[in-house]
Amino acid sequence: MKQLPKVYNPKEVEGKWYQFWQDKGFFHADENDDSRPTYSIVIPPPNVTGSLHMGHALNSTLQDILCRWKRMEGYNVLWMPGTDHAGIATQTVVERELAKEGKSRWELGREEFLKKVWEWKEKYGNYIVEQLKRLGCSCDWDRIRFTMDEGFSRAVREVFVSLYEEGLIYKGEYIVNWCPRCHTALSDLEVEYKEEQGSLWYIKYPLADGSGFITVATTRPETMLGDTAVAVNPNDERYKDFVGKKVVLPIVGREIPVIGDEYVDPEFGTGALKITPAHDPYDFEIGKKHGLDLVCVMNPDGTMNENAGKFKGLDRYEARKRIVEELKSLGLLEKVEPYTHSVGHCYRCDTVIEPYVSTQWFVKTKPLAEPAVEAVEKGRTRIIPERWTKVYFEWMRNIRDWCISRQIWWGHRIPAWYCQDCGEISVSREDITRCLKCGSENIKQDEDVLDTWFSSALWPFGTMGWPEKTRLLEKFYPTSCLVTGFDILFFWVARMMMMGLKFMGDVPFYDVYIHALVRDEKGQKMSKTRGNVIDPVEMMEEYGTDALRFTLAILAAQGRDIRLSEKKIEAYRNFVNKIWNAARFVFMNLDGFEEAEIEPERLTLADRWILSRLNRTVEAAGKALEEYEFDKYASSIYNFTWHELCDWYIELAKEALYGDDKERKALVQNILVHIFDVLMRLLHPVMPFITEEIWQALPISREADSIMVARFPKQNEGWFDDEAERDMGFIMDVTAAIRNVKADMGIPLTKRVDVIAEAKGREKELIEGYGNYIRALAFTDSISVKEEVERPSKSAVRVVGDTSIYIPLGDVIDFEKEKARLSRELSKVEKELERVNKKLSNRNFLEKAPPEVVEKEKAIKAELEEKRQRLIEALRSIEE
RNA sequence: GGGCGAUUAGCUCAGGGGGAGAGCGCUCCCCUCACAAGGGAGAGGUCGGAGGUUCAAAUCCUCCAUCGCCCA
Repeated sequence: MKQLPKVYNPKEVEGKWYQFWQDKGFFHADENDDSRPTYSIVIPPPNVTGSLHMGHALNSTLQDILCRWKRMEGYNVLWMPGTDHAGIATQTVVERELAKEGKSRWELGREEFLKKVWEWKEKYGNYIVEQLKRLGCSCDWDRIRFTMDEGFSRAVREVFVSLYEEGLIYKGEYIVNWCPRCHTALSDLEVEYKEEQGSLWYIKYPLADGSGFITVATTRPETMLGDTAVAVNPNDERYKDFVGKKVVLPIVGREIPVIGDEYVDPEFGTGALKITPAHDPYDFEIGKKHGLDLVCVMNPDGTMNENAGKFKGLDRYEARKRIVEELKSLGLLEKVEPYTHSVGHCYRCDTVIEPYVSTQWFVKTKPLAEPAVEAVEKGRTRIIPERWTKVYFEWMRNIRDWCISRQIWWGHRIPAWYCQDCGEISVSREDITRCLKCGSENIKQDEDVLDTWFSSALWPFGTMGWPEKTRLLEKFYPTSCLVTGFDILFFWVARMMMMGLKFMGDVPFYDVYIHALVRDEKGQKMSKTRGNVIDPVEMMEEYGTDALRFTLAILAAQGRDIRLSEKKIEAYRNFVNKIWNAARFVFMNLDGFEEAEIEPERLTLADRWILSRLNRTVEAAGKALEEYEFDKYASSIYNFTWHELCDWYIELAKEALYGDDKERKALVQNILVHIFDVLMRLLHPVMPFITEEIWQALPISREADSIMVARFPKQNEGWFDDEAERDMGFIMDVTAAIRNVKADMGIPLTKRVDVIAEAKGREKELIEGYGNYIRALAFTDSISVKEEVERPSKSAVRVVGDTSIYIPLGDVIDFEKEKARLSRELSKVEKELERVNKKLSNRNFLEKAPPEVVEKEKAIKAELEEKRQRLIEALRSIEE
């Protein structure tokens, strides 16, 4: 019989089996196999710049659990892997590299720069893929995709052009979120608002006719240089007469009108608002409405431009300082108040966003959002946990047009060409050299690239070969499930919904499982700057991959963030070790093993009990997986393995395994092997490595070469055994009571003691019938059972159910301790009785509560009274 | 300002109308022939507060408090 080494060595085992699975092609989905139902997941493509962090580890573990589980259930599983080109993020990384050599992308030029980025991608882009393999992910690596690969780019083109042709993509001059550092426009989603302590400056604008001032309040005095109006609420009594007059813009000297607009909140500041259409989104709207000029005073890098006059070239914050100083010296600064407001920051580099007027490309989202809302309303796509549907609806119903052009180089270049001769914009699926209208060769392609999320939105079908009508699409689209974090619900999930419905005519996925964020043990987000990052690769190195995966799974309760600490991983590493040692025990006791059917009629109580418990575990674990309750799936297996199999059954099995009864021994061997067979299968989705290692060593006939393609366990109704569970429960309670006496009296557990039990009926039969269990588990000597016993002197007493357990201890007994123990128990019982009696004496309860509940309370009462009686007797005999 | 979530043992969290649970930590005992990364036994909670519904509330409803998140 193959024996297992004393210590489980994850490193050896993991590499070996992952290689085996890959060599056997088990990860590969077969698009030509029509014999099995399909199951598909597309991975949320990690950024090529990335290295595996705990969020990826969680996300990927959950997906792998689902995929491995479904594969074992007989599905044709496709887990589509890939990476995202991550425009801004990747470009930033490469620019930083260049900066180390003292170069900028502008010096290199577009083409050279892109070459560098591709080089970088080839060199480092696979890093995270290797880490996913290390984590055991069973992705179909033969099909790995990249959002900038050729086929995918074709999909992006196709989508862009058809949306343009339909009028759902348009170009226009609008105010957008601009990151002065990244030097690009951003979508509304890519701006993170943070509360910041700022100031509210009150500035006096003199009326042109010299009749006084209007005071405006602003948080951004530097933009005053671009003011083209002052607005007041037309219903505001204070300012009614000012509407139509002109004010002179301080410092600049330009005359601008005072306009009336309902939008102005009379309560805010002074009730008069400076209007800077080029630098504030609301002002932009007002400006459009009133036909105001746009005066842009800044450069794309956040410095002031020529319109700022003498402030030209200054950084926006320096300009702010200078302008405030100047206003002060002019006597036009009325006052400054501290003011907390929320300020937009770039989600990539945290620079303060500048609202900026520029010409950009947009997607008209309303027509796309409607079907996406409907699909969820009708349950075509289900979001789990359910509460996220509300968030999804909220956003989708208030969706705004999506700015998709980015002024960077790394990404899908916008397929639009401008004719220098006739001014036509040609948008084309193929690269063109001539204007589509006038045929001129004097054309230039748009410099901008698309938002990375524009391409990610196509991920579920773009990866499967769209726009070709592929076999893969036909079989695996819509995908079965998407597993992702709530942080990209809008960025990604919502947009995939829109694009999937638009271009595939169906939802991209049936289920969306939204998992938690992984935080540190104090509940803080993990970040490099905080220095609280737990590196998954380090953890795999230290504790093994299975331990890390199991930890993440058991902590993945729906609707709550995960607080991870190394200690928790260590604790579940111990569980992995426990499994290993339990398996070792089995292998050490398999001499002469012959595989045989387990015949129900030959089973003992313990056998029936453990098989029933195993079945309940199979049932609970399976049900949990169906409902994406990964924590319950993991914990049900944990509890069974540790606290039923190891704590009780294996201990009891020793009698048979070490004994002379060959038939009994053979049966127990078969039960243990069976349990391990089932348990390893059950555990495999979350602990792929150790389960394969143990399962392969089991001396059983198998239906598959690998546990990963073996059948997932189903509960067998025939093995459920309520009676066995009840009876075994009683034996376990008796055992615990005896152990408790020993612990209380300072007697080593293994020191044998005699037991005299006063019991009747079923309990008497059980003690008589299963004294051997008690002997083995509680280290007793003789056990005698009678209906009535004379209490032996100098003995401890415990009451279990209706049974009194006496343990004669001679002089070892500590009567004080014994008394204290019994009194404590008595008062507990009395408290309980009080509660039950109160209930049972309540007429309303007797009349209105369901009869079975009343019966149950009555039974509890009877039991408690019996126990109380026995405790009182025990106490009395001590006092004698 | 609108919305969502959380509040249960020292810590981390399950539970979700009818006898308060787990893991970790803590205390005591034990290197017993699978496992000290282990075994045995314990201590520890008026389930955030106040109302309400109900025969019955940790659980359902309302309000409040504190913390967190999303959106404006």
